[in-house]
Amino acid sequence: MKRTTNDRKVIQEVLSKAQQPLTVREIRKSAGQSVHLSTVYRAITEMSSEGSIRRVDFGGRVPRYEVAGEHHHHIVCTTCGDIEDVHTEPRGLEKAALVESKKFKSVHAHSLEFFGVCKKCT
Amino acid sequence: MKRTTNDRKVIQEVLSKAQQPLTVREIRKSAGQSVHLSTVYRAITEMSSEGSIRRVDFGGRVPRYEVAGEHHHHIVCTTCGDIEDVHTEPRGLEKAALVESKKFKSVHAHSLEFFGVCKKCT
DNA sequence: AGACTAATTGCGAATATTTCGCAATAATGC
DNA sequence: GCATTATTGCGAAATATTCGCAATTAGTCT
Repeated sequence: MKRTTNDRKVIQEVLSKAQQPLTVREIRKSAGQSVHLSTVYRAITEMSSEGSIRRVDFGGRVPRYEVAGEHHHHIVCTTCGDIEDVHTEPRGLEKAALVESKKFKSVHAHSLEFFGVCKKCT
Repeated sequence: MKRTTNDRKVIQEVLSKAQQPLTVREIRKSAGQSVHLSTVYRAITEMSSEGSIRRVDFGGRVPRYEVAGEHHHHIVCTTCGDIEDVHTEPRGLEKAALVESKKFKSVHAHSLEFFGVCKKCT
């Protein structure tokens, strides 16, 4: 059965306290060197498939992860990389896509990310 | 000055004829072994920065590229990976995000991808 | 056409990211 | 405490991407 190990607690804690989605390397760094990189990879793989965390892609070379709380999106500063959550949710978004589609019979998820310049980056 | 080489013509052609965004490996495969992988990487890097092609992320491990024609989104089948373009465009999307944001002063782009099940995958 | 210049390519090595196998460790049930 | 077995550490693949440099070649000028 699934076990509550110290490493996983630490990793979950790191993700919970994070102000924005983290890369595997960042998670490992925050968790401390005592947590092996492989352990982080295995942990996020499990947590992802069990749904407790979500993977986010911003077009960077590496994916980021965040605790899967309320559904939301992000705005990423293309200058400094800072990230802010946004909850803007166009009504009927997925339905509209499905109506237009000719090849799909269902749409069950979507990802929406914005790119802009934050106030700190003049 | 920028040169029109054979390799680049081939790569552009491959992307133009593609029915869906391709990975670097797929581009290379279609272009033929005579085109070195480094050349593909360099070509897509240039084309991306000059804006003739766009990078697309579907949550897979590798990014995909498509010719940067009319702005649009995609629906990806989570079962077979098939991809269809969709042009659904919620009105005032970026503006809405900016209004809600506290940290950003401008939003100049967004990515929107849908995930579902296509009709072929019962 | 021939020569020249600089952009581009091929190649191999260097990085970086992620996955895997396996022995050692440790969490849970009794 | 003991047994069972999930989990971890570790190093070795596998995969993806970048880089330096010498060789090639497109574009320009004569």
